[in-house]
Amino acid sequence: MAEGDDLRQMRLAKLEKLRSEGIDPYPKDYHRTHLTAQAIQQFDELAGEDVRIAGRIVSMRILGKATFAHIADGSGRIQIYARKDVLGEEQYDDFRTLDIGDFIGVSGSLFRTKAGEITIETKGYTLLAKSLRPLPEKWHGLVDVEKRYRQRYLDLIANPDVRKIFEVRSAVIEAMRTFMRERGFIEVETPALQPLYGGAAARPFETYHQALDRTLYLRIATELYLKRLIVGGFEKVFEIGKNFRNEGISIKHNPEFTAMESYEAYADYIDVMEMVEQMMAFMARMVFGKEEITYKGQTMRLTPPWRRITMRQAIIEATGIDFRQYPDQQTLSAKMAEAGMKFDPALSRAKLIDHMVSTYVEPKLIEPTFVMDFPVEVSPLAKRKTDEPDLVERFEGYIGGMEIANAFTELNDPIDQRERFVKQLEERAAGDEEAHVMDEDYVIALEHGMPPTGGLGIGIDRLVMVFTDQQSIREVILFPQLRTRREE
RNA sequence: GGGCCGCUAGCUCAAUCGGCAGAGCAAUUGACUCUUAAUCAAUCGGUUCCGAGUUCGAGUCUCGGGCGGCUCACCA
Repeated sequence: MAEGDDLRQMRLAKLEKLRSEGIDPYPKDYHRTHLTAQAIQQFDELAGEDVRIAGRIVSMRILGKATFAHIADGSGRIQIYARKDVLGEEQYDDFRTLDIGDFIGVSGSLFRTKAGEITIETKGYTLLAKSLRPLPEKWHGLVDVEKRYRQRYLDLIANPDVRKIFEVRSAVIEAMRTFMRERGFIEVETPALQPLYGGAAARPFETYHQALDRTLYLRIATELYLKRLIVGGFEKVFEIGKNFRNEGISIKHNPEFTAMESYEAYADYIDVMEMVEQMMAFMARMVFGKEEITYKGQTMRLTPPWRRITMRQAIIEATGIDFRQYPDQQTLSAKMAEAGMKFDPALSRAKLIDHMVSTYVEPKLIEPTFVMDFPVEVSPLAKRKTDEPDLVERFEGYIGGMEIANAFTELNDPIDQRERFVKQLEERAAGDEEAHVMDEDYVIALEHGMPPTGGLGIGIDRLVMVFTDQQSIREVILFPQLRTRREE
């Protein structure tokens, strides 16, 4: 039998003993008067007064007839001090049988120890929940990455920094909501289960609805539904929610991820750009109190205006290649090969350009930067530039080399939109599994008329990575997707 | 999916060239009424991820499998 089981057996025995003594090891509630952090903060007013706190025993030092322990709650931790001559022999002996990991409620008065630590002199305590399994080790905490993700609760108990990441994540999302609401956007919810998926280039998860006897897809984006709302007369909408993409898992990809998408009537991508830089600065201010963040050791100011560069110019700067001089796939791929670049020669011209951006441009975009004007082929939902119809009015926003925003002037010409879908279908037939499918229902919506609209998508997980200085998306998702262990 | 690396006590980690599988913390017992990585003494705790193989002998070498990390491809 493993040690863990031994320990569990011993604690189960303690549990039974408590029950036999008429003590409920899992009582219903306990009314506390203070959080541990409040008790410490308000020590000057509370010294000598009785307080009631509750939390988990995280350390214990038994010195014969006196015992010190630390109790942790959501706000922090506080030391408690229990003495035999205060509690009485019976209660004190019971106290000594408590285990690290147990939840207790403690009442007593606040004082300061010789070492200067604010402490509760325990006058009474109540067991609130018995623990049966040991907590991670106190010195090194929990470092086994797999265990940290699979049993995130242990990670949160053992590693305060991890807890902090998720507090920041919550604050970032709240700041984003506040920003959007203050700008007059209303928050909406659109279907996650969709009869047709669209709004991004990705493979979907498929599922099946029994009663309707039909295949449904988990959404890969909220885009097409949100734009139907613009058709319907809402002029500023946004949605924060999960998207699902049936693709590989990596340091930057989780199969389900959170995105914020917004659409604003009578705005174009330049307006959206202005909004994004305002939003980022606002969020940093709300979360950190300044318009600055540190990522990978570099401190960056998010204060508007951000650097703006066209994709064409960015590629010229990074590689010396001006794709406009190579108007077809053959000439461009020949030039790229000549420059010694490695790439899949079967890629279309647009995807070659995309390849150069992600390989040579993105890693250099440390300072907040907008890359503008993308090839029309990789942007089937964006409006063409009037003077350069092979490009669209689209930008991506980068911080620290990480793409955090994607936006464009929305294509509201239903004729052009239908043609773009047809083009996507051709690419799909040619083997591109991520090309869009035809969404007739969406085109019909556009045919009823959609005002000029600026749209935006922000990957919240990646944004939180930048805001919390994390290199892996798994560190900002509480329960990242992992392979399930095969049962023996 | 490909490549590289990892998996040893509940946790964090050792183990020389292939030669008795160890430490700290946790746990158990005892001492101890201001400790805080409490201290002191003693004790318990192992399918070395799983399965084969080579060998007198495998944590260590070989093969297969599982899980994880990084990386490449794809994507946000």
